[in-house]
Amino acid sequence: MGDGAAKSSRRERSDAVLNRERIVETATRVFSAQGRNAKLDAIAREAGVGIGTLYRHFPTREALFEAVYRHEVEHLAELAGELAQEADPVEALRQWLHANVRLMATKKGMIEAMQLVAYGSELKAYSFARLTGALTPLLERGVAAGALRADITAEDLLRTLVGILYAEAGGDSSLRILDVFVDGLRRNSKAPS
Amino acid sequence: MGDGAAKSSRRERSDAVLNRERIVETATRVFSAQGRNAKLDAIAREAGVGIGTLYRHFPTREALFEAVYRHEVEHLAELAGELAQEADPVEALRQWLHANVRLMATKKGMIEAMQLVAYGSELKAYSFARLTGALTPLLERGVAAGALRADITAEDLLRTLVGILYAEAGGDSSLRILDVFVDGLRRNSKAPS
DNA sequence: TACTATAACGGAGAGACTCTCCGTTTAGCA
DNA sequence: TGCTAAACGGAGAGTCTCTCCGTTATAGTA
Repeated sequence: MGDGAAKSSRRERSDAVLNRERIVETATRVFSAQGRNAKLDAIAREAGVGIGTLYRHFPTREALFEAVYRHEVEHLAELAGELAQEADPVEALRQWLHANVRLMATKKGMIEAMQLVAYGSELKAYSFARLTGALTPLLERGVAAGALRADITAEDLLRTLVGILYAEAGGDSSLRILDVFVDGLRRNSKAPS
Repeated sequence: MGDGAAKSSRRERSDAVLNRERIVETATRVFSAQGRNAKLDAIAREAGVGIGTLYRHFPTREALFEAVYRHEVEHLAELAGELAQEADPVEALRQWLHANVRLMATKKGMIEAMQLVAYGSELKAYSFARLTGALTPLLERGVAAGALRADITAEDLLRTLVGILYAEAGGDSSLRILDVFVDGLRRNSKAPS
């Protein structure tokens, strides 16, 4: 799971690190805009590196997808961490969920690329675990504050989110549905079962 | 949505129909085995047609995916129809659900191809409607016979199925989970809520 | 700072795959 | 049986992928 290599003795060269980051960032942008078939040499050019460099870091197109995917997951996990500072815990949760929707909406072309890497891979399990881990504190804070019901786990929430995103795939309706769902999570909502 | 064209006056040529069918069948097999990157000229060769013929019928790789997809959906819908003859309605339902799992398991390589066409397209809505329509009689028969609870719709069932397939993606565990679910659908199961 | 060993860079070019174009063939109709 | 529109096939041009290796830059050392 580690990215930066420490193959033998010498420290990894700084330009290598820089180039890898540049490539991933550029790839994120380009795939979002043009979809999974974006030309790799165009990405290399736009990132200001040679095509050889791109291929050394990411031997296959899929490897590049995967890097981009991890990057996005990391981003969402960090966001969850930041939102834990937010005053209102329910609002924090809502914002995080919305951020997920927005990510999907903004990066339309990326979804098709994502689905491919994610399918059946170890990566899917990893991302799920990573996001679950990031989400749990957010939930627990709400529960501790008495603002959220206690019988919903991060797993449940994440699965629901995926379901909504999958079914809807864009449009504000996802946001509305999520808001309804969040309202349902409030402790003072109608008692279930 | 129509496949066979009736562009102007003359009837569609029989060899055209035959070739189109042959191509879709071959493509189904090849994509299943080799995944979405299978070479199109190999498919043409194996189907016994020229590459030009393949491209006339399916101008893009995606068009071919889509044809294969519709083909599979049709297959499942027909199967539901046949199973409506089955004596035990609950068993019929169970068999249909299992057929879905088996389809996914057998055609591993196809799933990645499918996901691509399905995403956000009119096709997704169409398949959902088609399968819902095919599934509803199966359910209603069970309800009418007093063997199935009445508060689950075909939509609910299909969504659950998709969820299970998505989360698991192969292995017997999907089958086991489905069986549990089907047991839950029986009228004589523990009363809910 | 200067030097050396080594890792990373860049891009030309070979190879693979896609897709079009058009001369040839064939099915439908009278 | 002959005519015509439609379909066929595949050569070849164009595009994209990916490797290979001479060149360049960095980390470590004296």
